[in-house]
Amino acid sequence: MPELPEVETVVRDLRPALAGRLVTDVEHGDKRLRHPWDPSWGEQIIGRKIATIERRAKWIVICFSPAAALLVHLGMTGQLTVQPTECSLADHVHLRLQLDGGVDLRFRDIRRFGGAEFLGERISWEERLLESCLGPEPWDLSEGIWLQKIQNTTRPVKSILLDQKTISGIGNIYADEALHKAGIHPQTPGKSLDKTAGVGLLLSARTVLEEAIEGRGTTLRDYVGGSGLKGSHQFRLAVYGREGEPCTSCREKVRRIVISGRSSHFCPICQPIAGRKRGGKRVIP
DNA sequence: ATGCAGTCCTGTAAGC
DNA sequence: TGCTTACAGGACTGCA
Repeated sequence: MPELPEVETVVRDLRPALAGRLVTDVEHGDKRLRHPWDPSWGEQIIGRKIATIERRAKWIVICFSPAAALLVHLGMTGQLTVQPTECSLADHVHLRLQLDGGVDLRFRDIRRFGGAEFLGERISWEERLLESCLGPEPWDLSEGIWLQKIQNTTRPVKSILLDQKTISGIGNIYADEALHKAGIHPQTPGKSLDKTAGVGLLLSARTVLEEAIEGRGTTLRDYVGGSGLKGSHQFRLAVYGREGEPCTSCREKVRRIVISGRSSHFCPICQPIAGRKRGGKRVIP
């Protein structure tokens, strides 16, 4: 399930493979994705060159010349890869951009939670994402504004981390990992976090995402980078998907509960319920 | 205004 | 063996 680190890996892989290439043909399947595909978009994309590939939170932005952009969201199972044009199409490929040089950019998405939206000259991709109220990424969110946001609500802190309007780029895996690193129970109400805990959580989120980017993201099932390679960060997860296994810090069994319909993994020793603070985590080599 | 539950979707795995 | 059921969750909608 691609979150910010996985999307960043895809974008880093795609850049050298796509920059400067001319789009010679566009094909779209008939299955409905997150955004319905306007039949006129293909014709509008053909003849443009790919200028740059950007990333904003979990969105991939393919910027064309002359100016226009294709916004892509990978959803749960989306894959955006570059392949030789002659390669046979896999199942669930919904969008195919044929490029000069004999390569394709293909969007494949089994569960179809992802999708692509073409933006012409009318609106820039920055404006489009601003319009959808996408919040800042953890590095661009000031400690002051973050504290103000979390201390103003009783929502469980896990839900706040997943709220893309408040802080963007974090999904279920890295929310659990950030809370574990910060030693905060996922059900803690936002307003119960003091300044130290709140700032600690923001810093933990940044660190967890940075480490995952270094590991080319987390591959649990479907995720692959832009070159088709899997990530490696799944081997470094402390709590996510490890229910019943020992905590990497204290060996207590990792628990799983459901918060706003999402699995939440945590260590009951390292992440006590709000109010009770511990010292540093016990680290067992 | 806020926060929660329901919805979409399909492959996988567990249970009978 | 073959069927049914539960589960995974990002982002959106609708309701309380």
